[in-house]
Amino acid sequence: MIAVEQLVRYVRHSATAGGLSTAASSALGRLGREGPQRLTELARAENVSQPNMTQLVTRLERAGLVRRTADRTDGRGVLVEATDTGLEVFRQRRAERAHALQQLVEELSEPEQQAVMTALPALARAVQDHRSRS
Amino acid sequence: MIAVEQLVRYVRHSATAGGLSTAASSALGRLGREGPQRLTELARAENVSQPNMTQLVTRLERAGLVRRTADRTDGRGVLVEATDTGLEVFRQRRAERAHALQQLVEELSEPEQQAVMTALPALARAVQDHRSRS
DNA sequence: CGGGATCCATAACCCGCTTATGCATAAGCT
DNA sequence: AGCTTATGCATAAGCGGGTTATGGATCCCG
Repeated sequence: MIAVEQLVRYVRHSATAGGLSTAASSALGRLGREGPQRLTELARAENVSQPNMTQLVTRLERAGLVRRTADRTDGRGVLVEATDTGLEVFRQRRAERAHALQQLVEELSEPEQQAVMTALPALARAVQDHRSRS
Repeated sequence: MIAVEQLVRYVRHSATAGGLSTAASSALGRLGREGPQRLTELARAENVSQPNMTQLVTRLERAGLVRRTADRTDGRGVLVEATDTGLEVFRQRRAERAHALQQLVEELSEPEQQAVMTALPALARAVQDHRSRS
């Protein structure tokens, strides 16, 4: 199980390198897939606290990847929206990440590769289920 | 590949919960397996900067999990050693972590479980190789 | 209209990580 | 011995990710 620790740190590290952290990338990806969202909604979806999301959005905004707009229907609300640059950067980052992971996987034997292809999505699904239940 | 992001964040989160971060747990584990080590050596082994390791050790020391001792053979050196408490906490943490992962895995189908058992160690090995080559 | 609920921002804090410095000891060369 | 260089560690400053506690707006509803 020590293996997991190393894996996590490796992925995190290689993710940070590209200029977009895992948290930022994840949030940006969601905005890309699902369109503009309320800040609180985003925080809940990404499973982080609201203040944390406020900070993350502030950083992303400073970097020009995201935009805050007022919610016409609710004076309190803030809609967060990915900019074109943001989406572009996200796509690029995702490609880089996929490439890094592919390089890693290529060093494995054929059956091991097969196992990874099965295991990762399965684990991701389990995480998803686990979270929605708690 | 978005799956990986979620997985990483999930593991990191559940790891932090137990009071021992991944970095701390990893370092403590190494000290347990390999005995007292030089601070710089530890930093290299854990693949982080020396100042980072200094800080990490300071925190672990404050928590009573680790001890700094002078290196008799080198006046500059500092040996870092896990305390009994440290080892105990580490073992406990590892058990908890294993349990959490097991719970996750139990929700998968039999072949998926098999795939995870193959994939994780393989990936960890690939990370190891990758790192030692660069 | 008034009071509770909701949305967001701010403040203050910890951990993980970095680079840039500085200080002390070690080692090597003359 | 003495001077220089290399090594080992600590400190400082700064960023990102994360938290709880708090406060100000706005909404909604009785």
